[in-house]
Amino acid sequence: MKRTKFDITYHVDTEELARFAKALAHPVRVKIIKYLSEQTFCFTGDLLDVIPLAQSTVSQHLKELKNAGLIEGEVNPPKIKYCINRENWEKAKSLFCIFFDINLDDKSCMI
Amino acid sequence: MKRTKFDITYHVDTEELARFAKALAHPVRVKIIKYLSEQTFCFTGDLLDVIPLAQSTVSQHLKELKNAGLIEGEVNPPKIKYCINRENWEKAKSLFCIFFDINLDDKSCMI
DNA sequence: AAAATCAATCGTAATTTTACGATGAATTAA
DNA sequence: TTAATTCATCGTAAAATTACGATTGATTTT
Repeated sequence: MKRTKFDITYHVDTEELARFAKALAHPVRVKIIKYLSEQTFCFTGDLLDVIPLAQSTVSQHLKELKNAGLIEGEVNPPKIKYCINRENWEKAKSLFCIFFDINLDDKSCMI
Repeated sequence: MKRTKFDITYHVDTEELARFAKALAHPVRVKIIKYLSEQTFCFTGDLLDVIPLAQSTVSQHLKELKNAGLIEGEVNPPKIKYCINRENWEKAKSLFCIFFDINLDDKSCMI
């Protein structure tokens, strides 16, 4: 961003969806989330086995996912146990569903 | 990005989802898509009435959405008519649904 | 033919992102 | 206590993003 004459305001949902999208705007971060969906949790070291980037770089990506609220880390000395933040995950899912015009309620119609 | 020792490869879906997410990683672009969903089509001028940014800036955002394949522009001299690229839209929807573990088939169960 | 309109592109500048190695803090193991 | 580990953070550099005004090219209107 740069010198904007005045601040632009968007709808909360628009801004929030963009924030979630931004968090997912890098393949490494998508991969981390996918990994977490499969493993339910993991330590940074597990990711380093799977992602050929420096530890500091992966840590940076984790930070972004954490800042976006998509994951959370629990201290499990000396490691840190990461997992998906379910509450915000549902929030993101909901926003994307509305955006893509998907009616989640239809699922309640399952036999 | 910067000096990476070697190229990293990701799954096609991972890369594609990240690309779509990146296109939606800015509130203005989310707003444009939302606008297009409601109006089915629009001209750049319509967007300028709604978005308080320079014409060149909006044009840049449109270009990004076009490059990601989410929208398409049809020349309608002297204007350009924009609309959502349905094919890629469905592709994006599908990728996000898989990512969020949403089973679209459940919709076929509607009464 | 000249003027007006529309939208893309260019050039530029500030900011943000991405990546690395090095360092540091906290905890565990020897 | 010392050494090893785990992960965050710092400092840095290259690249990408975001925004603007100005210009250009295409078309339409006068």
